Amino acid sequence: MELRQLRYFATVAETCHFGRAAERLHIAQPALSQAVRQLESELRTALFTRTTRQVALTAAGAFLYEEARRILDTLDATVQGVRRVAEGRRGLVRLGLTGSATFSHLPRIARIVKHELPGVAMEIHSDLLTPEQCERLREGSLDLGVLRPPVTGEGIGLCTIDVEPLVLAVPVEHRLADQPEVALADLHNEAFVAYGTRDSVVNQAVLRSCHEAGFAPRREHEAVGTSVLLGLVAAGLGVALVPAGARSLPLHGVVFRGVTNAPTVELALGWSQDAEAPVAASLRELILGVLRQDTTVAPTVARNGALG
Amino acid sequence: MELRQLRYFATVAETCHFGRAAERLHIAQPALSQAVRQLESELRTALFTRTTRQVALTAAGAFLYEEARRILDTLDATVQGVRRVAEGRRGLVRLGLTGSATFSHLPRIARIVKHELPGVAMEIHSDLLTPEQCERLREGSLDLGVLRPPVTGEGIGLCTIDVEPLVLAVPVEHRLADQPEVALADLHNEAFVAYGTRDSVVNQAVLRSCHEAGFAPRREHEAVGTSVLLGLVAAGLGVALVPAGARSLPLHGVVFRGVTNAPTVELALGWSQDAEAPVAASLRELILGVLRQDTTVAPTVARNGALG
DNA sequence: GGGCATTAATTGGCCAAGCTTATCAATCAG
DNA sequence: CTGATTGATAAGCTTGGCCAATTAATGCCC
Repeated sequence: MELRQLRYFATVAETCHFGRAAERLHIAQPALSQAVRQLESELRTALFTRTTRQVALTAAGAFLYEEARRILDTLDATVQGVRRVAEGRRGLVRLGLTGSATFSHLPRIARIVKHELPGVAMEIHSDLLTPEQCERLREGSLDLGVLRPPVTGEGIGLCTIDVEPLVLAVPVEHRLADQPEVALADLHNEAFVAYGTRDSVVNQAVLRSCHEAGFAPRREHEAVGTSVLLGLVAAGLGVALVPAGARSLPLHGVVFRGVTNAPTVELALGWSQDAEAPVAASLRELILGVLRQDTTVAPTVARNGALG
Repeated sequence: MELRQLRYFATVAETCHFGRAAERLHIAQPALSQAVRQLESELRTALFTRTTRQVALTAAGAFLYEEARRILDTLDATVQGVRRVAEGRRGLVRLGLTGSATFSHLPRIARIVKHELPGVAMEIHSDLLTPEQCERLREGSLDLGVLRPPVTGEGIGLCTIDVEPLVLAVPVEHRLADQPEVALADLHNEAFVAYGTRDSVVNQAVLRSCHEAGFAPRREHEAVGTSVLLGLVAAGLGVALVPAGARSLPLHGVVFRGVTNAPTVELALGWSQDAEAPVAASLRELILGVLRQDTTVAPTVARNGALG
């Protein structure tokens, strides 16, 4: 069976008139009769009862018409869908996110998707550290990643989308909670709640900054994920230096205070340079159109984020 | 776009190998390459990324494959469905029923449909008198009718499926409820609950029988439909002569008693002799195979049911 | 690094499927 | 009974799809 036959049949079924159907199809009537007969012989079933004056669907014909209509409509929709997928206006984007960006940047990205790419679905993988995201971007199990430079190795495109100063998160009852701004040196005796992984770029920035301020932070507790970390701060277990974006997660019992001459950490959008899906490309361009920073990170070169 | 292209594409998508796909399709490889390229050019989209060593689906190709698979599967199912409809093993049968047959014969018919024609749906139109059913069989809004002969006019096929004696329905507290059998003459002083329409064949049989027994029944109440009629009997409003099939509807407060030399009414299956749908024909044959009576009614001849 | 094997694309020619024009047959209206 | 309408049939032509042979590109192996 061919779609040509199905289209012809459907048109005859709609008009119940071979002549007019042929006209509508821009073919001659004998060709139409022939095609329909051929279809009937393939199905070994009469689809129409016809006299020279009257054409009517049989039960089998009526059934086929229903289905044919659905198939033809599905086909049209499919063609549209393929075009949309090819243009990156439809599909699934698997987006990786470093911990704090889940609260500060994901909402913005989601809003972009909803308004600009309504046919696009997102699959969110949050709390992924930079090396994990790179690995998965390369192997193709992620399409885009919101991560903290630097990245190592080749094949990952990168573009800075935010430069965040670190801010101090302290329990609301803490002595520093009343100060408008805090100097790093004031923290040399504080108990720190820190990110629990050596791979954490933020953690490295914190250690370096404290070292430059003349002390080594006293790490009392560790947490995986910004929300857990802030939870421990809220519980009064210590203070923490976190990217300013963490302010997007206001937690009862935690106050944020600026840090004098605060070190900064970068946030970048990363993507696989080979085999980038069209949706990923179009979402990437939209995101960068809104969030791109002047400080552009060269794609394959590993660069550390600015540290103050 | 043609199904040929879709089938070819799907096979390539499944194998990711033009050579093997061509083999599976029993065509030469160049023809396959050509067909796929043609499809791609129609869609203005690459469906595969190909080198001489590697063939892989693009995002658009993956999307198309999903849809193509569904379309092709739907098509196969449709072909099967058309065959089934043509063979009368699938479809909708609109079945008309005279009042009492709804309880006595519909269950049997429904069981036949369920076991022998699982793909067939029924649309039940009950409580239709013979003239209505004939009218609707002719105009095509019914496929089959369980009705009481005679029918008038041509074009209606008819076959007797049951010959029922009339039985007496009396309220449980009625003086006749204790007798094993009742003579018609005993009813000459009784209040009758009767079918409320002149068209009712049962009603006519009742009137004729009473007349032959030497009295005219005293009609006190009228009802449309056997269930309503029996309800009135249960309420003690009178007695009724009903086809024996009504016993299939045991109603609290009503007892049925045999009538001496009971008049009988026929029940027949009727169908339109022109433009009978395949489902209707196959169900008709099944029904008649089980229920056909020796007393066959000639199709176009109006005959009265046996009256005892 | 060079030769070999593999595989998809290209080319050219052939054949069949499908379309058109012309004609026929059947049905219905007046 | 005659003419108009309409679907089926017949015959010729054209396009498109298929095959065989060849080419080009890629990856593997020694």
